[in-house]
Amino acid sequence: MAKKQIYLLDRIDRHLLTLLNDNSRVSLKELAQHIGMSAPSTTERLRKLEDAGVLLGYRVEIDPVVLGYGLTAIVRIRQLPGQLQKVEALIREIPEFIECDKVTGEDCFIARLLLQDIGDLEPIMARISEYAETNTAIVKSTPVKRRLPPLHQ
Amino acid sequence: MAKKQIYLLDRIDRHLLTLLNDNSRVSLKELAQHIGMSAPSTTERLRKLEDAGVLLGYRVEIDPVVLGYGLTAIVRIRQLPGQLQKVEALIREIPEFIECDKVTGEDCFIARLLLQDIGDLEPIMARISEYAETNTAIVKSTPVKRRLPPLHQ
DNA sequence: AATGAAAGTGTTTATCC
DNA sequence: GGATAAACACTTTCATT
Repeated sequence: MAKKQIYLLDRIDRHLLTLLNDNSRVSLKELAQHIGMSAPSTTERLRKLEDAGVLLGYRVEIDPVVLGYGLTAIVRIRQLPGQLQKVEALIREIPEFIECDKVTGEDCFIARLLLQDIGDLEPIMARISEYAETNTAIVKSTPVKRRLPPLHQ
Repeated sequence: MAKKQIYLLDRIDRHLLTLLNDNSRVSLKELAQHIGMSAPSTTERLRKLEDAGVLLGYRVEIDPVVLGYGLTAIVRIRQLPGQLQKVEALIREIPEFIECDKVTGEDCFIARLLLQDIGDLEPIMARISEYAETNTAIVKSTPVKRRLPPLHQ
């Protein structure tokens, strides 16, 4: 399998992606004005970034706290022998797990968990603990909120 | 300080947020058609979700791999005595750290790090290691990509 | 809180450079 | 790869329920 081709961004691509990450519902006209191009050229730039797979999609950022999820936890999970599939399926099924990575090292999964309050931790973790050892850290603050990858020249 | 008021979503709010998270550049007309309302009512719904702080913004999803970041690492960081500010500042300054949470427990920070290849790990971690003990796990796969919080009734 | 219709504005297509 | 201009489509405002 050939290595995936890297897409080289120019100054305008970087500007476009940054503007869209500030507000992806911005109008094409406004985008075009900011980058100093015509609207059709701006459309064409976006199409290329999408076709190349750089721009995977346009999402929303939602505040979990306003929806009642006052706590975020980061859970490290090491499944018991033979339980990898079961643990992975559980994490997928429990919607409070909003992200999960499988990693190298002694932990096998690292997952991000939303909780309404600390009382919700135990019932959720009890479901996992049948099949895995876990380590839970509660998020106190977030010095760096999810940001874009570095967009080099 | 009073507890932040929780915003109760109805069926239409949940539908709107889901549609926007699939494609936040969708037109108001299309949004309105999907939820079975007029365009002005849809605008008003969005405005309320924004004003209530549920909808924090409209972002893009970018594929780091296509930009050359073939590796993701999750780094746990425990600063040496008196070095908390320095460690936090370093993580903020290094753009390859795309997210960082401060957590309870023996680790102090958990951060997500993008790397072009494994050779880039050492120079970045060397900068941190002057001020902290670290533990790095390489992401092998992502069973759950970042998804929306559960949107209950 | 929502609608329909008109006025205002933005987007797309076609053509050219 | 980008620009202009005309045709087309969408969004916002307003009056109404």
